[in-house]
Amino acid sequence: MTTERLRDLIETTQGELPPLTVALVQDLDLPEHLAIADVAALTGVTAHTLRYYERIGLVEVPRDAAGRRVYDREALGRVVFITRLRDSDMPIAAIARYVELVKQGPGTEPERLALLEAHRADILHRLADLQAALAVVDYKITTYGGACGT
Amino acid sequence: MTTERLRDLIETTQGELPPLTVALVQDLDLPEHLAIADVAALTGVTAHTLRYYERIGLVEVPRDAAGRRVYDREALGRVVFITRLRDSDMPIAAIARYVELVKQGPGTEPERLALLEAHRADILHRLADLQAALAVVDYKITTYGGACGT
DNA sequence: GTAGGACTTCGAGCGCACTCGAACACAAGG
DNA sequence: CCTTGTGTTCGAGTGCGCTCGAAGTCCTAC
Repeated sequence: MTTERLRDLIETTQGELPPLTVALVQDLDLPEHLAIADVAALTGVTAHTLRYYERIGLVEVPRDAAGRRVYDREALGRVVFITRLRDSDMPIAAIARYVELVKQGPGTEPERLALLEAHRADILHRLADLQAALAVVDYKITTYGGACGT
Repeated sequence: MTTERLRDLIETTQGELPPLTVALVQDLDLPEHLAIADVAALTGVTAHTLRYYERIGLVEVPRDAAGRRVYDREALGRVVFITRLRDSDMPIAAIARYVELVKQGPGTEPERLALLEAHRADILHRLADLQAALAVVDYKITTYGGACGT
């Protein structure tokens, strides 16, 4: 049963799962076939949300004879990729667009690149916002409980 | 009319308004009394949203004889403070809690500080997420249009 | 053979943060 | 005086990203 091997894997790498990277997924000697619960445990994305992602076309997941989802390496990689983008607030619609372009195959690279670069700009903007907010919060913390309108 | 002076001010500082800081608001020789449209123009927050913020208790705004909102320096500073926190994704509920504590006056400093430090931790977490996403996006951009599951 | 648990689909519901529209009030300029 | 513009309140609507529950299927262990 794949779940057991996974449990072990999660135990041994305990606490270290959040920084699960796309590359890591490739290297890690994970079982080739994962049940939805395993993917949920690995990625921190709920099974409900994983089904939702599939429903809206972000990822295609093969099934076994009984119709159950079987996540292979590719599907898992895709899920991790999606969560990284979501962590940076990339809208679902943009991710869907990107995935759509990949599905269309070659020739769509320019638009993919444009999408990524637009998102890269967004990320840089968000980083600046966060730095600014951090400065404000730090200032408040050092002046300790001052009025909030200053 | 205050709006005219403001228009000038916005014109002269054109393009430079987004980085409007809390401190800047103090220094800038802004009119002491601003109409809601002026605050909207200065902060980039819509009048609708400004009214919403007041409705839910994030900011108190004095009125003129006719019942119109008159933003003084304090109210403006508060709005800017709020937008900084919102830019860093601090939930409205947390901001409301903080504002509530300030309104309650002295003795609430410890909880205010705790709130700020919790939010500071959130910001650092978000920064890390963004850096991770940036790495993924940059990798994709350099490898230019590769599959999205890798 | 039967109880339990993990899975399936489907559609509806939720929480957040706005966002909007309707209907009305008032102030200043021509 | 009348129009135009800017404001007011109120309550309802929107969009996003999940999140949940119901009802059913299927494998596994006892």
